[in-house]
Amino acid sequence: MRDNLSLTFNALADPTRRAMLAHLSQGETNVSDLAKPFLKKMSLPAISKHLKVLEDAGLIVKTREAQWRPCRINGAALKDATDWMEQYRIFWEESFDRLDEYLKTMTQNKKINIKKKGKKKYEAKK
Amino acid sequence: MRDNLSLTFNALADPTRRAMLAHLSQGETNVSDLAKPFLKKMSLPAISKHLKVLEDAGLIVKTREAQWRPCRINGAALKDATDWMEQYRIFWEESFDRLDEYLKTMTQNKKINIKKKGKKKYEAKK
DNA sequence: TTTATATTTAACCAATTGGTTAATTAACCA
DNA sequence: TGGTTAATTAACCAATTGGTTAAATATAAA
Repeated sequence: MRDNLSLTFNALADPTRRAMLAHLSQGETNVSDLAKPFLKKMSLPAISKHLKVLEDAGLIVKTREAQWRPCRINGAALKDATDWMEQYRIFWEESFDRLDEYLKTMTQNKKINIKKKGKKKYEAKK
Repeated sequence: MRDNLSLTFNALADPTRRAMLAHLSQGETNVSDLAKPFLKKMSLPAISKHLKVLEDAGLIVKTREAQWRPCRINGAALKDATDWMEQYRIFWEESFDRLDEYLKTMTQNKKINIKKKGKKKYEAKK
């Protein structure tokens, strides 16, 4: 799973990491501050690993200030993921009629295609 | 990873599965048709597992037609994921000035907060 | 120099993932 | 019935993930 989009979606596929992003949406914070809500559930090294996943995905940027590591959200990765999803917008918006029309023009109608191509030993009875 | 959002993002975190969704965005198709572009790379059972991940995440719906299993995209799950991302839109849109203003009003300014709360044995020299 | 705080790294482990091949199920046709 | 196509399930395996505890690193304070 090496491509950026996969790294981003994978990073988002964990409630702890999404909660960290939610926390960071309130502004920059350091690691131990981010960790606080989770320390009953998991250790600091576990937190550190989650942050690394977010950082490797480009979802956050970690900087240095004395012994602290302030983190902040990096919007670009989230934008890329959202842009990818936008191409499917028609599947949850618009009317069903329009979706149907869209799918028909997309493929010149698959069923006609199958009938024309032949080599159909089996066909759904229906 | 049991919540819906995690299932959805996890399903999207794989290029094979995203390619399958892209194929399905052209219209309903059965499993072997979906599998065709990947059969040089992996076996049919592998495809079957990927489709199960997509199905469990609610991203696709699989139906029955004779011995075939036509699949189609289910928009709802994608909408939920997109809706979640929308809350971060300000991090990649708008001006930096507006983001800065947003973060300041979000937290009444964290740095002032730290100074007031005290118990600061250590402080970044800066 | 020693001590304290903040964070990461190392080493380890159990569970999950993503693939395999072989067997099985389901539906249809001759 | 027996044969063919479509797809899933079973059993297995190596690599990855997500956690642990203990040790190490970085910076500042006393």
